[in-house]
Amino acid sequence: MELLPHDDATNYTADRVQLEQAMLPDDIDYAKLDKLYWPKPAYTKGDLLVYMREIAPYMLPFLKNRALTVIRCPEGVEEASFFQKHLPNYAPDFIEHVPNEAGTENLILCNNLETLIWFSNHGALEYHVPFQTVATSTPEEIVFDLDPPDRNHFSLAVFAATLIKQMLDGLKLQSFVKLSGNKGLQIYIPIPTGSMTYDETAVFTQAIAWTLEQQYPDSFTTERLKKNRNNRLYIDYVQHGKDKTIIAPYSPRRTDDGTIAMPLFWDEINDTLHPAQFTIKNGVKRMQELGCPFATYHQVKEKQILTNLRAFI
DNA sequence: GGGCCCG
DNA sequence: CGGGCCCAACGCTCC
DNA sequence: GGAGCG
Repeated sequence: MELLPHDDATNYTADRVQLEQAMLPDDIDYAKLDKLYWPKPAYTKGDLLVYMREIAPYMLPFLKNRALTVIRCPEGVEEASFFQKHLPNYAPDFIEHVPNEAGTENLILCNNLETLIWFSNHGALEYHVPFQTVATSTPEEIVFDLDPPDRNHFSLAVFAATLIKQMLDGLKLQSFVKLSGNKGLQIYIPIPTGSMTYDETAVFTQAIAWTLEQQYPDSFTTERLKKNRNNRLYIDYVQHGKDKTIIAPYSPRRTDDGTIAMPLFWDEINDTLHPAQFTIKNGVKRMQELGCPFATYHQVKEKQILTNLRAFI
C-alpha cells in the first residue's frame, strides 16, 4: 500500500495533511492510520507515527547501540500487548542487530530513523533499553527510579528528586531528570563509558536510597514487598543492574492518556508539575519552545567527574 | 501486525 | 483457507 | 522450591 492513498479529494482532512508533511520513510508500508491506539483521548496510529517522526532526532541518541525491547499493542492500549526483544525473521535489512549471548537469537538495535518508524508502524508503543550498550558490560549511567504508589502520591517523587538533586550537587555530579510517563520520576547521572561497574553503581544507589529512607521513613522505602510499602515512595535500587531496562527518554507509554517519558529541566521539578502533563500530542511543541533538556547529556557524560562519588562510597 | 501451525 | 497462538525471561527475596 | 517483584 502506498503511503497515503487519496483516490478522492475529500480524503484531505487536517490530520491527513499533517501525515503527508510528516516526511515518513518511504520504504515502509503504512496502513490503518486512523486506528485508535489511545481511545480515551482519541489518538490514532497516525498520531503515533507523526510524534515518533518528529521526536526521532532527540530520541535516537538514547537508543543507539543498546539492545531494544519494545512493548507492542497493535490493537491499541486497551487490548492485548506483548514484549519483543528478538529480531523477527521478517524484519527488513535496515534494522541493525547483534547475536545474544547464547547465539540463539538476534537482539534489536534501533540505530536509525527507519527502524524506529518501522516498529511504530507495527504497534510498538514503548521503547525500553538497558543501562549499557552492546559494546560493553558496564553501565553508561546511574539511574534513580522514583516510583510513588500512584499518581496521587506524585508529590513524593518531587520531594525525593529534590533531595537527591541536593546530594548530587554536593558531590559535584551533573544530573538529568525526566517524567517516567506513568507515575514517577527518573534521575540520570551519565558517566564515562567503562568508568564504573554495576557493583560500584549499586553501592552508590543503595547508599543514597538508604539515606533518604533513614531521613524520611514515613515517606520513602526500599522495601521490596508491596504490602510493606504503605503508600511510601519506593526507591528501586535493585532495578539498576545488568540486563535490567528502563523506558527510554521520549518513549510513549502504554497508558490511557498517551503520556510520554518526558525529559525536564530541574527548575520544573516542583509542586505544579503533573505526572501526566506531556503526551504524544503536546510533547513536540514543548520541545520546540523550550529545547531538549537532555541536549548536553552526552557531553556531560564524557566530562563527568567521579572523584567525590568514589569518596562517598 | 504478521508469521506459523494445525485442522 | 481460517482461527489461534506466539511474540521476554532473569535474578533476587520472601515464605 | 515457588510466587511476587522489578
